[in-house]
Amino acid sequence: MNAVFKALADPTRRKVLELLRQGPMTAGELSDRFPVSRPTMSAHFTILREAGLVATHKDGKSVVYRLQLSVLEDALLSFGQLFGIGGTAPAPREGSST
Amino acid sequence: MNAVFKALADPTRRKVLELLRQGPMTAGELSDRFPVSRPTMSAHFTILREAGLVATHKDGKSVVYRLQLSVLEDALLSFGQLFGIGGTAPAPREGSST
DNA sequence: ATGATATTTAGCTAAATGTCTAAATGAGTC
DNA sequence: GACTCATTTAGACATTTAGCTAAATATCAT
Repeated sequence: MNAVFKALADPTRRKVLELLRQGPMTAGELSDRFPVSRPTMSAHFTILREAGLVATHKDGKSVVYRLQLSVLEDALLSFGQLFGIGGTAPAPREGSST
Repeated sequence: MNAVFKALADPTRRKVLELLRQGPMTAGELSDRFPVSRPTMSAHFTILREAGLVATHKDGKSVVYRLQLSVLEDALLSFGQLFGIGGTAPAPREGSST
């Protein structure tokens, strides 16, 4: 949980998550959307990955990043619930098991 | 919004907000719950106040901190809504606003 | 005015963070 | 194998952060 909030503290990383919401993207595609170097973006990706907010797989030469929505959801909802925020109607989100 | 997420990145500060959920407390009462010095706590309070997450008033010798639930709520819900998380049921909230 | 209590400000250190360039690694292609 | 493209690692640097102690400020009581 701490790692998630640490990861969310940086605007670049929050933006990465937003972009990924529309579907998986390669490291390069993501990097092209930001005014910082690729190594810098790579460091941000590492932090997001270690927080569990994104997952990766290789596709040929590229590394594809994909949003782990359930992790973001868990963190936001469970923290919010400590304050009675939003917890009443848990969204029946995209295909998880159950 | 960035200030709110920055403020939430530290576990001490998140815990302060949780304690404040049960009602207003003085700086000293809050500090007594944490294993760090009062000046350090004071710095955390400043960050929370600048993010708008807490408000203060003086009461005699003491400074009373109170949670600004609506600010936390706005940040969490509006960020969550970018991802379709939880946002469908808008806060049916209790008392204190503004 | 003095003294006691509560909190913040000042000044410092050590560690973490975000950024860069240059070099290394991995994966296809010729 | 050698080349090229995509990404990450290494190393350096500046800034920010969280923590401390000591001192300043503010309020109340005597």
